[in-house]
Amino acid sequence: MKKKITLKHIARELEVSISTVSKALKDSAEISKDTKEKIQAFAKLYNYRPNNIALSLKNRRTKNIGVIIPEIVHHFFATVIRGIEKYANNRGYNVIICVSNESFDKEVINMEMLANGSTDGFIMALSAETEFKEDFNHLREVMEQGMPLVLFDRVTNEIDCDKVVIDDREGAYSATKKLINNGNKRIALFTTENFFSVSSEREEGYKQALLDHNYEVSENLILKLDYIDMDNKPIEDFFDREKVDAVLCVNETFGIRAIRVVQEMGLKVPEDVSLIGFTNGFLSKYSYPSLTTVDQHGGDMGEKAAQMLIDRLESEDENEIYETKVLKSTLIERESTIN
Amino acid sequence: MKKKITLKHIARELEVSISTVSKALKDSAEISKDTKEKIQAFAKLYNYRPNNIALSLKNRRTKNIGVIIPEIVHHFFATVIRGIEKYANNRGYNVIICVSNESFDKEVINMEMLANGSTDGFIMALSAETEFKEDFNHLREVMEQGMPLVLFDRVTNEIDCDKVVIDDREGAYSATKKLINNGNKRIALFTTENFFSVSSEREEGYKQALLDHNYEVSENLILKLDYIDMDNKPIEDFFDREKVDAVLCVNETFGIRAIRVVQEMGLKVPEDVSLIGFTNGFLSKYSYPSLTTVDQHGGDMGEKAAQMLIDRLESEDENEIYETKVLKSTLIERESTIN
DNA sequence: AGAAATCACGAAAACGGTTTCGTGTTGATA
DNA sequence: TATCAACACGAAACCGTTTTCGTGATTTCT
Repeated sequence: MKKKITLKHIARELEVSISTVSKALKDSAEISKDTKEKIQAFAKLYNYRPNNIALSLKNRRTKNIGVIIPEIVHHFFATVIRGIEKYANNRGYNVIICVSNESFDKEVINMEMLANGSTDGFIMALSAETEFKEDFNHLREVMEQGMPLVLFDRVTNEIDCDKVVIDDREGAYSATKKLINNGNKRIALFTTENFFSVSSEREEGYKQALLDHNYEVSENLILKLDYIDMDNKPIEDFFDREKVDAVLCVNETFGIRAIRVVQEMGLKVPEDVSLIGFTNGFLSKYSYPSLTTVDQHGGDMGEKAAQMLIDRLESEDENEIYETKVLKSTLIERESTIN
Repeated sequence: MKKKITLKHIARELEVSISTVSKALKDSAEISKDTKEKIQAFAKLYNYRPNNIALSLKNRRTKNIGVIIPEIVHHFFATVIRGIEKYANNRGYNVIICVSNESFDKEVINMEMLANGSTDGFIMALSAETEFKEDFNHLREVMEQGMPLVLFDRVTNEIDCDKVVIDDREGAYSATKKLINNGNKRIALFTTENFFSVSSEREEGYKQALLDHNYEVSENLILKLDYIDMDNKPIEDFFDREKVDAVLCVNETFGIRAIRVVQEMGLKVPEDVSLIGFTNGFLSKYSYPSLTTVDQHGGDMGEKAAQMLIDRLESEDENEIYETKVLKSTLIERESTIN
């Protein structure tokens, strides 16, 4: 087994000091041309690479960024990670990912774990439980320790830090408006419990669009679905109970499930019922009919979050002014709405 | 800004030596009860946590495991990661994820980056380009440095290391057999280029099943699709050219796209054409009709890979005997095949 | 009382780098 | 020829831990 070579090995072998080796490899002017060439050649031959851990300890920066997301088997979060990865790698950072699995405790544990030296900063979306409990002390702690934090998508006003979100309200507003313009009369909303910041924003947008177009806002048309339970019964009951000709869904799966229920009731999409979802994932794209959806631009969001974090990490002065970047969502029109 | 507290701080504050603090916090018998209590109380008060980087340097182990996957916006790989995460976290390891984006160069760069101290070992699935080029020197290098490597799904015989795969051949065999038993006569295969280890395995299984049941194997019934290009034209052309009553697809998207094309041709699934895919993802589950599919058990695969890696990391003796764990795939019957 | 054992703690090395500062040797200058 | 830069390199501190070993003080034993 070929152990990794260190400065010490090179120094011993070439009978110079460790400092000389270190300087030679950095092409320091302090070292003579001959010595430098000798050392560099040797290092190259043995494929010397500095040990990241030692560098981290010395420099007090890891060049790692910690990402904590609620779930990874999820199109939107996966695209965000891809965006983060892409941007961070370009700027020489590694990405350490932890999954909170929507659990407050796991979020806290992961955060503490990473905060003890493993990363220079955090990018995260809050877990469902954290949004529900509204307990953000772990976020405050890392910020007090001087570790920058960027929240995305699932954010909170309680914490003053950089944030990246899409215009959830506006996205829901335009989607609803689209349905209205298409002539739909009774437009329902399928959403989750309100403790999700994004859901309540989207609900606001939906309601506002209705109001602005003199539609009545009825709580009867708002169906709150469990975000875990996959049973379609509540959806079927809803369609039995309420006669609607359009539904805005706050995510992709609700949209797909709604399509399915509508079809099973013998109704046609979009002729009888139009549907719009959120998250432009594979499901929306490949479903039959394909689902009109509000694209959240996860990749851009990830890139932007990474940029904000790294900029802050690398800026000299501590800027106490935090920014919230709002990305514009895009309505992707497909077959579940009338063109 | 509250900087992280170190042993040195505690030592200075309590006017003892760093060694005493360290020992006290480990409840060493060397230190008197009084001193220990004092130090422990102080550490608790200031929420002392040892610096992971320093520990890594000292112990020469990071408790990180590096995962390199070709793509993260991908149901199967995401489930594998979830499995790895779950298992690794339980055993006190962090997971560092890098995405090769199907590129050989990025795979190499990521690997070198992580190998210089960031991780104790690797779990990876080969990028498409790596499988195509058949250049595995980067894998050999990390192994020579004593870093354990576990390959999953996209593996190679060229490298002697632990592996986790599903019985791709067997999975394709049973799926094909299922179609045969259902009475289908002309069974096509939609696959990718052969350099993907999994695709060629699945092709073998498909052919073997046909042969074993006295079906003719015809290359005309095997359609090789590009794994990037999303254009359905080749599929349409195929159905125009060949009359088939069943298709086995080596992944989920091929399956979904095939359903779509079949439907657009005015044919019925599964009455006119039966379809089976691979990867039990959301698409299969939510498509209409839902897709019968071979479940690859990504989560189990991830857990198993993590277990193999960590076991090796923590075992005393260097065991030179490597294991290939073959997980059993499961056929999930849905609406795209006749029950 | 003197020797031995025990106790409680500190000094120092080590992990693998970077960096500041000191120093011996050389060559140029007055 | 004496003085002084410039040069080329090494020693040592430092990042935050752990751990071995040494040591002064107290206790125990003879």
